[in-house]
Amino acid sequence: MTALRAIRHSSVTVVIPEPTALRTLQKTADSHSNLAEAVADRLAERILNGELASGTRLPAERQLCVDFGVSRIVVREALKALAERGLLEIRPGVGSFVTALDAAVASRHLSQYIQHRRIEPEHLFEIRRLLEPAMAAQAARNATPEIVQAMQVNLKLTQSAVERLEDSDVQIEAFAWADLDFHQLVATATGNPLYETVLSPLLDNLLDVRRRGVRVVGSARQALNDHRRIFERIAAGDSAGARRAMQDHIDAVQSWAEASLEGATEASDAPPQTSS
Amino acid sequence: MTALRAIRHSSVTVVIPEPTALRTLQKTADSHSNLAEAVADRLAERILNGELASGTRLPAERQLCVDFGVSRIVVREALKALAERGLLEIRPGVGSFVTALDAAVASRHLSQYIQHRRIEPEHLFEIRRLLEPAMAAQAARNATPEIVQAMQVNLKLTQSAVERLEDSDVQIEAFAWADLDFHQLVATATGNPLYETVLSPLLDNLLDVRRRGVRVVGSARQALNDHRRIFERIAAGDSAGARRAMQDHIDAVQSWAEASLEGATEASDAPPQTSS
DNA sequence: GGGAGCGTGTGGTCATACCACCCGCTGCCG
DNA sequence: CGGCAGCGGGTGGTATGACCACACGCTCCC
Repeated sequence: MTALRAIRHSSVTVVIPEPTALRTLQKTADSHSNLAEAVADRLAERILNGELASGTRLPAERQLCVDFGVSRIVVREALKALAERGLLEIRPGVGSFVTALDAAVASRHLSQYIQHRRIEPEHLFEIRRLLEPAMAAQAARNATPEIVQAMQVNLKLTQSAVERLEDSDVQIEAFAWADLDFHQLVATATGNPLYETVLSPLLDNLLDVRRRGVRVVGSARQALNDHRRIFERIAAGDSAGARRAMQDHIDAVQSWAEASLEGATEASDAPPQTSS
Repeated sequence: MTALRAIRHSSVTVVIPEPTALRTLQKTADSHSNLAEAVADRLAERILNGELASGTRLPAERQLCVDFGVSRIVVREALKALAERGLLEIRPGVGSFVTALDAAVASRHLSQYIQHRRIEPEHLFEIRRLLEPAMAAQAARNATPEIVQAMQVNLKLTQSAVERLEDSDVQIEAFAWADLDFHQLVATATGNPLYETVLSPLLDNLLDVRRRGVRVVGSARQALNDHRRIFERIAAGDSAGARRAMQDHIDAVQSWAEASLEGATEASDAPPQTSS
């Protein structure tokens, strides 16, 4: 019964002071129709304004119940909603932890939406052709040493994946991810975080394309070379050169993608099945 | 197969045949750790592949329980998750209804993310200047009569809002929305659905800017004129002209935005908190 | 000293009950 | 005869209390 047992633990834990007045507040100030949403918003606010830093562990569900003065159902739905938003991660048997917001998670829904709409590859490349060369050009102007280093690391990873492509499908996967990562890094290098944000949902829909491209056309090595050329121009601060290099790369990728699609014209009944 | 009990009811309702084997399936085929997610995925799949059309009403929660062979908790969490994804709308006391996927809802999380990151207006306009003129140019090439008509309607709405701006804040709101809608329509007019998708989360973060712009700088009438000019070029199929018109418009908007920001230097209540 | 085992805490699930609300039906009343 | 008040069943929203499976730390035995 000594509930006040000191909360040891290495991981950061927090106290959520709450005078149980939530149920009352809802009627007065809050505009939400249901409690769960209200609780979720309360927590979201504290997470977003930094009060609950990333990595922090939330109180247990049963504790949050008494903190907010609501039932566990409500708390669970609130946590679930926040997890869905990418604000926290729920680890069964352990607890709920605040996660760092990142563009990839935030754009998950949008990615799914794009995927569902079954965008024509042509449309995808059209917008990439508009965005990415411009991004590369700006990256050449603004890239920081840290980003340059990150890109070097990425190129090394890509290379090792390319060299062992025949070993297993795992390497194909590694290559596809590293490939997309490179483009994401270029976006980051621009210094304008919105580029990252905008590009992310688009790239998410390219994983399949890359996988097929590698398998059917064997374009991995060529892609690595393209990336290297882009990287060099960016690292050298050659804006125009970076733009051109990226343009050429995207043209090449598109032609590979088209080739790989032609090579796989059958299997239209159930090709995807990309459950992870 | 006896579960095929016909469901009456006037409103569109569906039967969810399910041999209660979900709990078993989870152990075998499904990779999900929790039932709610499994149920959500089952439903999401049926919604996304069109089996459950938009507007359809799902069986009651208590019915879904027996359909899936799980408790109401699980069903509720699944529905809640789907609602969060924008796949359905839960109306208390009535039921859950499948909603049409739309880019705006799908990009909600991304919009929130952008908002939280407190993007510099400069960054926002940088990417708009890259995207929107190109979009306008393509819209001039691809606009369908329907879109042209929709844009005309939009311009009328904008005009009526502009003429009554002094009447109330409601009109300011109406103008701001119509303004953003116009830009969205240009994206739609390109014929490439990805433009809409990409632009949507960006525009969401412009509402405040527009509101301030109208109040502080009184730029509404000028914006309307700009929009008219852009519309004319698009309707005339003048690609280069549309691009130029949009370019000018965005330049103007940016200068208004900067002016309105200078005029409102109060903003000391919420310190930046920009993590990078 | 190290590994097996136990105990406690956590999220995951269940069953049941009650509430507030929406809506269609019914029947009273004008 | 027509309109509207009232009732009742259905629906989602919430509360409770009870288990379960699992993770983790601690202890105890080898």
